[in-house]
Amino acid sequence: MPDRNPTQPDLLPTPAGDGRVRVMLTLPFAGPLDYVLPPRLAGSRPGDIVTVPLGRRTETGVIWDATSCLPPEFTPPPQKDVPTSRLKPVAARLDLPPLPAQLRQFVDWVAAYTLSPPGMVLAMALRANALAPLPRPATGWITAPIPPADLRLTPARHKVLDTASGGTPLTTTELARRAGVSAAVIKGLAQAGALQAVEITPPPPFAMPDPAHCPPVLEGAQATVATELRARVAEDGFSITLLEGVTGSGKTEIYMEAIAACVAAGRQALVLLPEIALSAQWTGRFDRRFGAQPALWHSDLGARVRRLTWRAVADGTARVVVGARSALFLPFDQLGLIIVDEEHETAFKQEDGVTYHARDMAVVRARMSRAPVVLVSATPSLESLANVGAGRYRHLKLGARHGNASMPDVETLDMRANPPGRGLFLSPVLTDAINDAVGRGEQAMLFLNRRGYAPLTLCRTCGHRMQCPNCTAWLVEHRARHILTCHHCGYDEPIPQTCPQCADADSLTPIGPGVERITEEARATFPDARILVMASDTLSGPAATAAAVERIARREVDLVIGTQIVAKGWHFPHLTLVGIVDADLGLGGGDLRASERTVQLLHQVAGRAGRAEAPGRVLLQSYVPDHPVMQALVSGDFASFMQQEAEQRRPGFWPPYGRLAAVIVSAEMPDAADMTARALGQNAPRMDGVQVLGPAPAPLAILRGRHRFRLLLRARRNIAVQPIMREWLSRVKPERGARIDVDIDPVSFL
DNA sequence: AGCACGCCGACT
DNA sequence: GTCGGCGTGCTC
Repeated sequence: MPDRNPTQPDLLPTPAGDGRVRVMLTLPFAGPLDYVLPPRLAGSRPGDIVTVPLGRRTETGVIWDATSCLPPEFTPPPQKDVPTSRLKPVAARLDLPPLPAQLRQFVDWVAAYTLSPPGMVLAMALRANALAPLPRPATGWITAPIPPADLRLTPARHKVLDTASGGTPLTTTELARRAGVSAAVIKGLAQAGALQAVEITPPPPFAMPDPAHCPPVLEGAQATVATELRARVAEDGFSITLLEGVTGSGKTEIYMEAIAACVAAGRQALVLLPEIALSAQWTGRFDRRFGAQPALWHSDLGARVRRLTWRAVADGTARVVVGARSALFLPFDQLGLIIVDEEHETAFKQEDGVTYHARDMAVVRARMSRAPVVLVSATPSLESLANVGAGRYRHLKLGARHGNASMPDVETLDMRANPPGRGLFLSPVLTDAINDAVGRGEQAMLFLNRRGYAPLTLCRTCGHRMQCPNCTAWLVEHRARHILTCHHCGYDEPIPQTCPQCADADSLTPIGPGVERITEEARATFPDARILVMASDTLSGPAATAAAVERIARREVDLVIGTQIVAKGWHFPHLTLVGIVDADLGLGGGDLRASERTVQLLHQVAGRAGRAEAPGRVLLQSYVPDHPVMQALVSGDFASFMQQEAEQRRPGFWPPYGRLAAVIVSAEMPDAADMTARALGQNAPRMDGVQVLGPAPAPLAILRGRHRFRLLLRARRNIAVQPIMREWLSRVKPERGARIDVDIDPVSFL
């Protein structure tokens, strides 16, 4: 047997004496391809980033480990060997830091767990033109120390020399802009010797955090929890902790103490946030605590920052990285702590490409790095609570809100007893409450998790519903943009004047509310209120979102109307009233986690109210006020609610007491999808503790023009689903044009 | 993922 | 008679 010691794969010698190496390419192959190392590249080791010939092109890849460290049931079947004589040589080694062994192991693990080609997982680690050489530093201009004696001074030249005399070098464009002249003037001055070229090395977008910069004063439970977390970091080994604390209990401040301990110990910390929109407020808090900006990582970073950050993570100069789920694949070499904030958020589940759950993979990454991981939430997922119950996770709890602030008072508003006016969606009880709050100079918020004006457009004459031509979904009216659009595929069309089916004029009627329609109603009901809408399509990015939050904090707004973007951890000090327009919205659809998710989302929204001294009030508009979800929100007793949820899932071995793998079959031709799905059904594994449900048409039966069927494999928790899935899928050949996608641990059942 | 090879329709 | 459609299969 080859050496399988996973702790020091970097120290393994280059495999075999024949110079064979395995190279993982960022392509959807089953595994690495074999190459030979030419003598001039002798000494190349696993992790080195190389280019290799493939067919008639050149591809970039990573020298992979000779042996896998994965448990046997995860290891994909071995590939047939290509004889050494037929191998092509590695073309070149790139001048980049090698991919750490921990990251290679992590890539292998994620690929095996998600049943994805490892090269596609590697692609996430190399994504980012992170590999392109760093751009040359820009050239800037300063005034020459000895100005030429014979310089002809024109007014334009004078302005340029004045502007450039500041000491900090400016680029040609910047200097021309500030001096109000064209670039030609600068070129002339440079030629005359009056300006001197210097290299501008832009400062890195992050700095060394100082753990002693501004430590908070912590008392009671906060101090105890911080001490616990610091102890986990000091252990210098793998551990999992669930940090549960109500909104406003100071979770962020407290886990920043763990980050401080990690940085002080000379190791790197990674903080995962479900959404980058949150990062602006987060980095502000970080800056106040550590006197420095953390490194940011998310999908719309600029190319330069991206390259700088990737390298800084690899060489250890980036000590703290805050990012979206893709930050898990950064080349950390001294990872000492991972924080997953808002761990219950489904945004951590990546649904396209490689489908993985960043919260779960963070736990795996931490184990491989022998580092502690801390999962943080006010409303932990049932999975995490079950892991606490089973003794797999430690549990730290923060009960009270920080300072004098108390938890908001949550009430249901029975819409059957207090119906809104005809064509309206806000109950008089709610509008009165808003008037009162705004009248007192406080802020109110309306929450509705639905963008646009109306989710359905119906013909009053013939009953025709406006549908997406590519998806089994209604078109959502966006009145401001004068369109009907599909939220699944992006299709849009102008709002028709006549019904496309019966040609009746002016018969199309919007049914149901979206935030736009609620805004219209609010403008009519509260004509004097200053209203701000927060939805992903009204806020163009993190900067716009931060600006909106800032306006709210400065009391430039009386009424905030928003979709789930307002549910994030924003701090709104003057907000005292939250109205949930449709508390029942998330409960339909027969989704396994519908209740859990609704409680988490609505609690999060409710947590926006009453954070400062003024007490908060939350009104839940509901037609089912006795529903356990509403009762849990009113009582605030989530532990009991989650306990009940757990008991419902336990007998059927539903997660977290069992494992799920979804199989989605899709094809443009309905028959191809149907036949492939049926073949999968006929070949379904038959064994103890494993059950296959389906095939059935997917709830989204057509998506982007593809017909879809679903199957669901459910297994007891002690059964690894990957080998079963691998075997199952290998026995079914998809029909022409059909595709089979696998989603391990699905969260969405569409 | 590319990029070739390969086997059937409308053109110079 | 060829140019070219994209279906299938391979890349160490």
